[in-house]
Amino acid sequence: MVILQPQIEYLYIMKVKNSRIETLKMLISSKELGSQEEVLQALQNEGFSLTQATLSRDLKQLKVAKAASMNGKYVYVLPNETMYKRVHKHTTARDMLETPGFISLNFSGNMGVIKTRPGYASAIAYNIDNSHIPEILGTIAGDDTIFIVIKDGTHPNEIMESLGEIIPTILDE
Amino acid sequence: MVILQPQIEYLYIMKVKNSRIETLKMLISSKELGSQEEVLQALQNEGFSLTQATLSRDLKQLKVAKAASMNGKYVYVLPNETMYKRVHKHTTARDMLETPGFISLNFSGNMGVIKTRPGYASAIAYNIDNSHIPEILGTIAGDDTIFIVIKDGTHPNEIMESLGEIIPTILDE
DNA sequence: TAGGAGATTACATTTTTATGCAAAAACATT
DNA sequence: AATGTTTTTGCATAAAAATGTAATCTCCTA
Repeated sequence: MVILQPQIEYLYIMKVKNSRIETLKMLISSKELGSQEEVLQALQNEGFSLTQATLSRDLKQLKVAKAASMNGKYVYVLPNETMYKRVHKHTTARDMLETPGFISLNFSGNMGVIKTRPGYASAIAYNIDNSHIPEILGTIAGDDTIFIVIKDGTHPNEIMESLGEIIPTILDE
Repeated sequence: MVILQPQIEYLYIMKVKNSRIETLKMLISSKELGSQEEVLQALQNEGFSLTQATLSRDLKQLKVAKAASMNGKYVYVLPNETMYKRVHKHTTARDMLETPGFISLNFSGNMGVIKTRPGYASAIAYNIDNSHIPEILGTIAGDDTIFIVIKDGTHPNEIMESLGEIIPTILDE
């Protein structure tokens, strides 16, 4: 009687793909590959047989990025720091869309500094002024920057909370 | 007789490119743009007029990368900050070798005040903003005066040195 | 102010990358 | 085994991105 071992075939195939992905990561992190054509070549040199289409999908799955390098060429890079930092930023960035123009808020001493997209400063400062937050003595807006003077002895957190009602995205950070 | 003012036109042109690059960074970090076509559209919505070819070169210069995102799309992402700052500082410092109009810089508490010749304040503040000195939270310029808010615990000397790359005349004194 | 060097850009085009679709393969279930 | 489901892939092609070239513009210098 013949006993079939489908799992083994499954593992084999999976291993082909897994190992291709692993090799791909290895190649990308160790060489400077500037196009999918080059990556494909490198993979084929390692004994894999695939087309550019499949490679493109592999790269998408791995979230590999293509970026310009210093020597004027392009290189594929693993989603190490680059990627994850971006991903993180994007969550905030996506939310940021809800409050157009707002970029950042920082405190130093008795002052707060809001950075905005160009041209948005006065609109946002206007909203802050009209909110009549008692801890805020006043604001001045340039084109993309707002200075806020806060009361002596006020903790930034209090201001943050109050401002959160005007600029919801502040609280996400 | 018509009097030409080439310098002003030059500054204008420069500003167009600089401001386009700045806007580009802003757009990329605040929105999820998945193709140059989309980025182009966003830039054009901001009032810039350019083609995909120019955008491609801008992106290359900025070392912006295109990476796959979690939702199965592609997004453009800025390079990591350290790398970016290095590149940026070099260009800025070189571009701004001569910064006319600067008069004085003084510190008080967490604030710095730059006096300039009439009309120069916003140009210098613009350069300061674009240098992305981390200790500077923000600036606001009037006509001949710039207010600078610096991070808590920062020594004026650190700021002086950083600013020296943007406004060399500071160090002469 | 004429001429040249260096930047910047658009146009046209090539090169590169992504994907719709169908086929094949791998499993799962009965 | 037979049949259905899910993955994976290649092919062909659409979509997107990069670039050679020439034109234009700014700035510099004699």
